[in-house]
Amino acid sequence: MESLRERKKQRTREALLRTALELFTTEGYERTTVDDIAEAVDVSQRTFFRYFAGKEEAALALMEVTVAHFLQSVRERPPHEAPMEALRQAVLEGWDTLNDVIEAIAPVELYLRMCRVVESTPALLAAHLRRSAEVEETLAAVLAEREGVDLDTDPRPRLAVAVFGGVMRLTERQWSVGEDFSLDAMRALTVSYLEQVGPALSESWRTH
Amino acid sequence: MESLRERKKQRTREALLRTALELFTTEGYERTTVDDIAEAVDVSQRTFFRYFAGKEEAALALMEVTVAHFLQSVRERPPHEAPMEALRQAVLEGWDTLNDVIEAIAPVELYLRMCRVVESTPALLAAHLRRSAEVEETLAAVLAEREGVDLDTDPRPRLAVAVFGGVMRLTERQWSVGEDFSLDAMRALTVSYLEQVGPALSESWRTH
DNA sequence: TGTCAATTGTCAGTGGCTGTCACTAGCCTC
DNA sequence: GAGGCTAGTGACAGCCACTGACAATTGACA
Repeated sequence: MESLRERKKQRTREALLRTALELFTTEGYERTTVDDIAEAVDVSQRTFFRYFAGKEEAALALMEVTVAHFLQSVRERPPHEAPMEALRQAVLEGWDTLNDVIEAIAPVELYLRMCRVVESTPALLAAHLRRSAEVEETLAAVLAEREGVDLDTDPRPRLAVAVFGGVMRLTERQWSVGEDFSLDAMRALTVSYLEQVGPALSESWRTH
Repeated sequence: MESLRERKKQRTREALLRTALELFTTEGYERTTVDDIAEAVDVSQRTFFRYFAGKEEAALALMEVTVAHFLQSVRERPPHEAPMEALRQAVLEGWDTLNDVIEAIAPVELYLRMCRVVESTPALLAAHLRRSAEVEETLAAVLAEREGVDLDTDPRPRLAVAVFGGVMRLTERQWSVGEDFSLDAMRALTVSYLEQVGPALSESWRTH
């Protein structure tokens, strides 16, 4: 059983996050000041920074949840799957179960809108890409362990993850600029792109 | 022939850039304030911001030159080369001729040191990755044109570039954390990684 | 030389973020 | 249930990146 203190803290954090996301998606990230958020929640600006390391962290909080969810999916993949297949299955399975995970925090619709904001806000996109790079490193370690190879001497884990990450980021981006913001559309794009990686690297694209 | 004004402006910009890079590499990016740079060059802080959109822009100025150099190399590749081969040749050729391009602005050694700073400074790394994403978009357009395919309907250009970009960023990173900071080492890594992409994506890595 | 325009300095202000310190409110013990 | 302890908070001061506005300076050019 949680203490009153814990619950209060939790409520403050949720209020801050929800308000922040709401403002970011309606007013825009840059046009929303931390003071705006704090004022709307009726706490001091200082308190905001006690819950979030910065404005960015609040904006990317939902992405962080999906990342954790995806990483978990990868770790749970049966060890007999080949590396790329495990990653592929993990994302696909991830999209299936993501709905519930997100909904526990905020409406999925808010998540989708926030994705677009991230993609269209330079500062947020930069932070997101940096975070993605960190995730790739983690992922490489997971693959290395799965396959029993040494991360320091064998470049294949990092290579596979770099390729995979590149394709996934392209997927994210294309999805966010498209018109269908459903998770289904995301899954369709994922499958389509992953299937086309091989052909795209082939000798020539010209259909002479 | 350039006017006195032009030359003065050029000199101011060079002084600001050189001083900034020097301070970034010796004192660290975050510990160097814009005021420090401006004071060292003996101009007002405001003037710094008239030459650079921000602290980051100064820090990434050399990277920007190499990016432009690389893009140029790609555009000059003979049209009969397959997409990935053109990219590959462009980087390799790029490393060969990069020395002269950089040296015209700052000592190559400063460039190398700055690369490490970028890789180890979160804010700079984020900005660098964002810029890389932009470059990939440009590159995709170049490839689409070369191959005569439509960027909007054919995902292959962006896919190829995403994969290539992923591998190149991995190369950059591994090079910057390694101990051999020569351009030769960079080229060797490039070749090695590009060669291993195929195998890394293969079914299994286990040498059962 | 005097006028025009580009470049710069100065100043004031905004916004993200941090350190400090006093205060309040939940918690725990006696 | 009174008192002490401590986590959480607000208030304030301050740093730094960055911007707008305006005045001062300096090269360009008639």
